[in-house]
Amino acid sequence: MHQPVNRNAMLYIDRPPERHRLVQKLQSITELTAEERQALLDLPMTVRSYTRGEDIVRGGGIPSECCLILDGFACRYKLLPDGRRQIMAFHTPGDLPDLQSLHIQTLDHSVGAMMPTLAAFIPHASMRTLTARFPGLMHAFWRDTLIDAAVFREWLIGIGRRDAHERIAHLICEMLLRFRGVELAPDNTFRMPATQGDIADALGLSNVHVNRVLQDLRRDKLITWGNYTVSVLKWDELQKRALFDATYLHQVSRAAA
Amino acid sequence: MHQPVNRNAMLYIDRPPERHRLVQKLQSITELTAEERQALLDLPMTVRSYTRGEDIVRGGGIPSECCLILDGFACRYKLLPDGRRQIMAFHTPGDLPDLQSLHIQTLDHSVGAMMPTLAAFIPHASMRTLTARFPGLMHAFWRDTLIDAAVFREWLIGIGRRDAHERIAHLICEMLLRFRGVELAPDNTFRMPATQGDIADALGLSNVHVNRVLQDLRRDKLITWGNYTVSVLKWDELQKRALFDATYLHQVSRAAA
DNA sequence: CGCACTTTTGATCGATGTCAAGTATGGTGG
DNA sequence: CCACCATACTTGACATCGATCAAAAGTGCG
Repeated sequence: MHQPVNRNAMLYIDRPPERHRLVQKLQSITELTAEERQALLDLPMTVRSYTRGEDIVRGGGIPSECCLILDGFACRYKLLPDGRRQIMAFHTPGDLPDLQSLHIQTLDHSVGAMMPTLAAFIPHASMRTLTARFPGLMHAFWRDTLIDAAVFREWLIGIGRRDAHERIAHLICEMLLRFRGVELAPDNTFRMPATQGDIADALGLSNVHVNRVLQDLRRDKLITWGNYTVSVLKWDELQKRALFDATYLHQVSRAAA
Repeated sequence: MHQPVNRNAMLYIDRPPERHRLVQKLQSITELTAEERQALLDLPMTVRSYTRGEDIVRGGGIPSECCLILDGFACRYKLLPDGRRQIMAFHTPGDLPDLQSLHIQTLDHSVGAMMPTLAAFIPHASMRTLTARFPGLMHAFWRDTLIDAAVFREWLIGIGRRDAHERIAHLICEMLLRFRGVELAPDNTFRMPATQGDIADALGLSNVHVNRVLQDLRRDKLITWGNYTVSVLKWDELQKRALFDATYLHQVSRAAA
């Protein structure tokens, strides 16, 4: 996350197959017409690949493109001057982590890859043309940024008023539902390519404490967590322990447990 | 904050004088044309007044109006089942705390008054007409929600990775700049109608600890805090202690200290 | 004047951080 | 295919920030 922004490894694919994830993601939070779906698939994009620790977008800059996660796993984070790191969001395929750059000049945080990740870049101009032509998509994007904010608020509650066990359980609940939204959580199992240190930086804890809490959750057979793969074994009890209420995700359809 | 939503005390004013605060607020984050300013002033709104502790908007509902703070002071908060409260934002005159309800059905948190507060309600339909007619205003509103999200992220960092002294100093820095944006902080002094318990719920601390930290800041002559009025005496040093960087507020013009 | 709320103070406790060492684990090059 | 290295995970001992509890002292308001 502290190395120079990706240099080589740049390949130009006009229509990467993972592109449909954007459609899928938007459909998980709103309704789309066939034309809108097609317009999304037709967006011009430049694709680059990143490895763990690389910055996909560097904070402080003035971006001229929006970034779309096609495959892999990314996070938004910010560093304090003395190196403390706060991860503010995890991003799964289909997410547009810096959509805000369309309307806010300087990016106030960075986006980093947490595993080998494929990211597409869409020129702001194309986004503006698209939203001008399809008001439905403009609303979809606006809605997406609003849900983004809702997730931040929920994290705020978590870090501010939940204890370590509740926080970690809550994060697992959230990730499970979000992965389900893009059909990446068959069998209540999903890839969670974050180290315990990453989780700690996301939840305002120390890596050591994250480790201990995870051991508790595993001992109680609520989850499995290993090899960057999480399985939720007892969804109801996990939700209860997390004080989890999915309203804030504002998903239009949510597969039942 | 736990009493029934305001019942009586409802007065219908077509053009309350405080209405210009909305223009002022939007101008602090974007440029407006004369027509856009006029259109904002012409918005139909119903005005109600609230006292400390009353809910202006109740979470869980499906609002059909947007709420605008005309005068006073409000906060957005959410309660955990066991009564723990997290305040997620403070709102000053000119703010639209539930603008998101335009695009997200159910409101996932509440808005409460922290002092006698005047709030105006603008029907969603009017907002939609307005934004359809003035794309510039649509962008202004979108931008506002994005800045909202940026502030949440900054709070996230604060609660997650700053210690109590940094958090409190940071909050004071933020409030000062935001009040300046609507010209409510002459002489680096502003009204902060929050009890120490409120501050604690906003920053993820206990009221006792907030008290002790405030005493430190006063002892060091960085601020004055009393009678719900805050004066910043040593802006530079306060910023330093808070590790404060105003970028995230995305204000277009920021009066110098 | 009294009540409700807030601020302040002191004493104690506990969740979580820090430090340090040891143990997997996976990738790389020889 | 193995040895090695870097990274991540695990464990234990100990430190500390901030929570909790309780009570006193202000403050404002009817």
